[in-house]
Amino acid sequence: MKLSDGEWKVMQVVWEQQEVAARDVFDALEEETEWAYTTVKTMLTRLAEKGALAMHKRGNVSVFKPLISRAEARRSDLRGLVERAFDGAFGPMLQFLIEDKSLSAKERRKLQGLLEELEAENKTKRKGK
Amino acid sequence: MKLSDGEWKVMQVVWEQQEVAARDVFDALEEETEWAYTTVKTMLTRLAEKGALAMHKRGNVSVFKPLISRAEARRSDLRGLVERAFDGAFGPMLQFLIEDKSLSAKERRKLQGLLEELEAENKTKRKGK
DNA sequence: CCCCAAATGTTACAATTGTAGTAAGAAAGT
DNA sequence: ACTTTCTTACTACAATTGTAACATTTGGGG
Repeated sequence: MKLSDGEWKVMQVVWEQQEVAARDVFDALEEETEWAYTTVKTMLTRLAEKGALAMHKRGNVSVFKPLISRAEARRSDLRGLVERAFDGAFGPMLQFLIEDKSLSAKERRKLQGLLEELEAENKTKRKGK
Repeated sequence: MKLSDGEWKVMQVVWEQQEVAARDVFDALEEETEWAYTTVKTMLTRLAEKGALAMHKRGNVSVFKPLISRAEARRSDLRGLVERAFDGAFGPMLQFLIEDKSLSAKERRKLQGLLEELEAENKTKRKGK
């Protein structure tokens, strides 16, 4: 499932709220975007056509629910990136992440911390090996 | 600079060879894709219009050279992903990477290895702290 | 019961992307 | 020089995406 930038924005709201009407999404995105209400409506409809959302009527209002999870969407987007930009393997991407100067010190520290946590965790798990 | 899937394929070849004619790209992608020669030509022209490639004539042949580096392209694609799918921060993405079940055992091991390397490296660097 | 604000469904239109055909000019074999 | 083969420049056309207007329906306030 491939989501466009706009679709991601909508989906983020849907995942937050789990069950939304166009109005909810519109409200949630009002700060972030300049979209007209009908624009939101269009995106929702398209997402439903795509199979990313389930749509059903509650009275005359269309209610949408996610059919794909955020994790799935993240996975496939990540896969896409890795495939097109990093020779299809995570290795090169991680290498890049770690080496690249574009990571801020803070981000680098975060990665650092995460890795340390992981280290610790693994040591524990491996204890009785 | 935003590159589409097809554009990435072309750029990968250009980065490999540093200086290419349409024919070179066509040849390089023959296995991977089914593109017609003219399709390659179109992509190259578009990439030049976009400012991703420099084009100049050698005789009647157009020669293309990268104007953006692979690292830059990777960076911005990665940034894009992080922004649309991971709340704009690397942390969540790395977290996801490490936790997600979709990583194969092999990939996980690779990540593991990379992290261990990094650990070692940092210990060395931090020696006299 | 009537009107209005809100929601819907339909339609639109430009930009980007994927994919390529065609015409015309240049190069190269013979 | 003449024909075949490249290469280019130009044009095309469908799908997707961003962005929305418009017409119609309808639930809710009075």
